[in-house]
Amino acid sequence: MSTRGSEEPRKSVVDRQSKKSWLDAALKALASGGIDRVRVESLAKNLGVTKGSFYWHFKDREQFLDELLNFWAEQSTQTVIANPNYPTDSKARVRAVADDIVRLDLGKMDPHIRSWTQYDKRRAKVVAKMDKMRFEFLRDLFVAAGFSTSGADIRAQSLYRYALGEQFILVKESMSRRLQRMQAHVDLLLQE
Amino acid sequence: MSTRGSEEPRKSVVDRQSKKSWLDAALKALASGGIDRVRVESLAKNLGVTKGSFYWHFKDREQFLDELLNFWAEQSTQTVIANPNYPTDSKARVRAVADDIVRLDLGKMDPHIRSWTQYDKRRAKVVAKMDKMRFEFLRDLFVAAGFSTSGADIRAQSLYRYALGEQFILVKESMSRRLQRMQAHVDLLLQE
DNA sequence: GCCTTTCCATACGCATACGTATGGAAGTTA
DNA sequence: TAACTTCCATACGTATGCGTATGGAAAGGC
Repeated sequence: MSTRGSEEPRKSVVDRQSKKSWLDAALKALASGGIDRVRVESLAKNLGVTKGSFYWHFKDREQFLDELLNFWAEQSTQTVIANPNYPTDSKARVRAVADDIVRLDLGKMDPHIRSWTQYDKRRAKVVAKMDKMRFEFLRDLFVAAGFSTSGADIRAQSLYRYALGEQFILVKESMSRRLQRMQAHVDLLLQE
Repeated sequence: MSTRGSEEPRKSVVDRQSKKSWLDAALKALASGGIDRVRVESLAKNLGVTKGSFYWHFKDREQFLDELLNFWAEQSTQTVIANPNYPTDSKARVRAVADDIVRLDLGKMDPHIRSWTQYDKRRAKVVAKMDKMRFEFLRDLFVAAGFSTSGADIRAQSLYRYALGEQFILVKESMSRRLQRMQAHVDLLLQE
């Protein structure tokens, strides 16, 4: 057995880079066709290396997929929430966030993730945690916009489901139409 | 080559039954873990037969998956739309349909379907057609409820996305809570 | 009673993919 | 420079899964 040590902090920069490159490639493969396209030898081919590298960095495919899920969760969290300079006006903030959700194609691989993890209880927990974080972020926006706890709750749930559904609908539409529709939906949510 | 004849109408009832049994098994497999669980030999094992049966009924896996997608589309269409005895009051109809969407777990395998077909243009068209049909069904409900064309449009889009998102959120919740939340959402949509 | 059609089993070849064993290159440390 | 660590290539065994070739059972037509 090699001393992989996926737990203790690694010192080699090359190692961290290489591990991340595997995960990056896996995310791309996942986005391009679901979890069954995330194959060790296929990724190796894309990266221009062999399986030897993979099995040095990771124990096996299962553990790799675990790391992949966490990797996705981290990236998603950062992109969604850690976004700066939104408007200060609370209602304008809601609109700006809604706009970003559509424009940045956030969660464009959510269907793949969810199709994959739906019947895997352990992994579903990771996604559920993501759902919770995203929702709470949206809910706080509506609270800041002056809605009651329950009012903000339902509006955030509605917006989040809208955002999710937006990614899954396969009817082709222009970005401007999608943005326009999202804003119309936010109009509905913001009226009181 | 055998005279399969998947085009001309078959006379044998056994054949139709057997074909349907393969598709039924495939739908179950699809729901239980995505398209990559729909495997010829795996399905054969579940059905208690061998691949010999499969390759008599179907040309190959690709054609089978095409039939599977159409099979899913037909079933979904019937369950969603061909539902009788809804209330006559137009707003009550909206509520009843929204209730059914949550309660019947319609589209519980939508994530699998969409993860599968997202980057397959030909198959995506089938799903897009489904989206269109479902949407128009909902839109007509809002039109009947007295909303303008554009008002009904945005509300139907909102409700459909909500319904889609509802299936994909992995946060565990009771059915009563989900129903309650859906009704709250419909409240938002129906006010004007 | 034969012949054809329908339907499926068996057996095979082949490709893909996982995981392991082993060697070796390049750098690091002593 | 010798030993050691890091990282990856090569080669192998095994499992799974697709598709085909072929045989055969069961049932109905003639």
